[in-house]
Amino acid sequence: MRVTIKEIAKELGLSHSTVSRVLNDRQNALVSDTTRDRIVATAHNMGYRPNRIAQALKGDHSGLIGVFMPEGHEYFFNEVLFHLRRLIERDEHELIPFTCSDLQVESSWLKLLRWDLEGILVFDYLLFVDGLGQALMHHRGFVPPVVGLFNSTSQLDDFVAIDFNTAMKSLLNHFVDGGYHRIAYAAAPGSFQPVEQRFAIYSEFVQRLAMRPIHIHIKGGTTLCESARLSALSLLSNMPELPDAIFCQNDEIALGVYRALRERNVAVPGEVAIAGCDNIPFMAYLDQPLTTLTLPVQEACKIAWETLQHRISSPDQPHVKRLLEASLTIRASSRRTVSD
Amino acid sequence: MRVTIKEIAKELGLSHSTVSRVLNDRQNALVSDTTRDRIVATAHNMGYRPNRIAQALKGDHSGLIGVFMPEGHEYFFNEVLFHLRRLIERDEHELIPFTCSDLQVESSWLKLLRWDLEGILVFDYLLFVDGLGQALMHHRGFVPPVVGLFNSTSQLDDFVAIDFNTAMKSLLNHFVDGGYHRIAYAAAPGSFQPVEQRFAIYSEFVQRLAMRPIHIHIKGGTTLCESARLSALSLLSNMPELPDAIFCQNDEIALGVYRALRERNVAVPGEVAIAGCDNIPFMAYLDQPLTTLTLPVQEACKIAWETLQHRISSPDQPHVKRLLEASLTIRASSRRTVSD
DNA sequence: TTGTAAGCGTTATCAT
DNA sequence: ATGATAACGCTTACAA
Repeated sequence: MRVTIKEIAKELGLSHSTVSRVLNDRQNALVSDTTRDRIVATAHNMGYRPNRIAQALKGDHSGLIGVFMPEGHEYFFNEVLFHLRRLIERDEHELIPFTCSDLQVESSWLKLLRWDLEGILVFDYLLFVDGLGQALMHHRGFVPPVVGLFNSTSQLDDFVAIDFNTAMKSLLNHFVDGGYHRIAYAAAPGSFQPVEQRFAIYSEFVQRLAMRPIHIHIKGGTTLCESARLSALSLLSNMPELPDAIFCQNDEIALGVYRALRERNVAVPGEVAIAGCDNIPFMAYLDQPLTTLTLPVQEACKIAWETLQHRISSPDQPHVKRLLEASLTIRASSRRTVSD
Repeated sequence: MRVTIKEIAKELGLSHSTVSRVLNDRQNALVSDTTRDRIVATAHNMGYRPNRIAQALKGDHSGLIGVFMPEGHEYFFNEVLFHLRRLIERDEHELIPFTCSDLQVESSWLKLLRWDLEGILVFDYLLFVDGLGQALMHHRGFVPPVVGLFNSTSQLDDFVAIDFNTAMKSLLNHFVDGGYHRIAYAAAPGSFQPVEQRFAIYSEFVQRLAMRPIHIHIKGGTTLCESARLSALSLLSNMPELPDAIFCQNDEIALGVYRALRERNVAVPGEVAIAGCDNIPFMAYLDQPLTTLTLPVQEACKIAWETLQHRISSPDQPHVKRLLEASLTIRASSRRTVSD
């Protein structure tokens, strides 16, 4: 069925350990050039391919890195996955993604732990909302090194996350400078909490300037965009006085809100300014390109992987809790001066 | 380090095969209730988790399904991956995605073949462009069952693909009915070939109506959107007479083209109508929501997985070459009557 | 009802 | 320079 080193050995009247030695090509392999050539040739002829599973089982170094992430097709996750994969494969490891729905975080986590992973990268910003994260890490039995990604309040020992402080304040000031004073915060219901940095900054800012906080809860709908659109439409129907600027917790929400406003002929940014977060590529292509907070995704991935590698090779180093700054990307959707 | 059945066995003074029997819970497992309970309890206490790698190595049934797909973060792929994963996990298998860049298809394919996969699903529509596909399948050594996805000219024995015939003709007629007569086809350079069904239909249609074919080659740029935008901008500068309708081979291209037109104050659909393909969710949220060809993605995934399962369990069944019809989703970007 | 032993495909440590 | 053997963790006949 599958060509193994044993078959190659039998074919040549050698032992399978000799074959293994040659094929792994350790430079100190003491094999005569003739046998080496014979082995390489027959391996090629027979279509030999080393069995990754057996290699991983064998031992100390499976070469497998798990990535634990929310299921769903939001663009951001896949962008991150893309970068992580490049980095990890460059270093001769393999990335295996494991997804989990909101409802089955624990069973998905256990599924992941069944693999012989050398290390795990976790998108924990969704997982910690309900305190599940701690539980995850405290399972009995061995858990390989874990590095968190994109949760600045992570309870993991090691994480790389984003500091929105500067960018978020810049954005709010940018709104105010543009003459916007009824600034709303749009997000999924679970996000209106002090642990959510962007929300905390917003709350404090609004309070300091004696503005009234406006919370837009995004819920219902099939996709996040559609949720946002529907929530915004209902807002437009029911709210006596509209906000004149809306910060949306991510670009998908911003897109839905944008669409709702356009459907009701509300000018963007003329009547209402919009900003999103994540800077997913599509958003620059709208009629009014979207102002957004840009995350140093690539750098975050790089540091997370480096951190994980260190933790794997030397488990007792001090914890790494790294924050990278987001930056403000201003586009037309929030510029007062741009004609609509 | 890692808790194994042997340790559980030692702990209880049993043999590891008894432990295995209990933990696998074969219904015909003949074990006394007392030992069973003891084993289950200690397994839980010790934090035992079966080793997926060892299970897969053991034998006949690894439970692993590979998905071979182009790297990059285009939305469509991840939507497909999402559906496939749901289906495959529902049937107690695990999906492992393998990505490949355009330049390293072969080495990526070999990497995939090193895993003990029970079956493989291949996005082959990119791979066959340069005839590499055949080569891939003709490697020496064992290759598990393979089912192709989304390439109607696949050279694989089994595939599930999309028939654009009806939808594409409807779209072209829709353009003509709207009074558009200079219809362009925008795609990556490799796609202007007769094997590309949509292009073939376009070519024939244009010829039949004695219209002049207009080919817009999308190239350069970092992302597909940006390529499209730049290509369209250069077109706008250089072409004496613009097309009045543009079919784009996918929605990302359509978005870039849309943006370019808006930047140059070309009215959509007033002066130029646009349509895309794939119906990725974001496109319904533009100022002028995008007309597009909608693929029955979910159904295609379902049938592909069923086909693969059949092929795995009974390798000698007749080939399955299944075509599913795309449909036309008309939105504002191509409606003549909509005010701009 | 439970234990023994072989085997999956590797790699690595010993002998020879 | 090469071969025999054990080990990774598991499943599964077969033996007791």
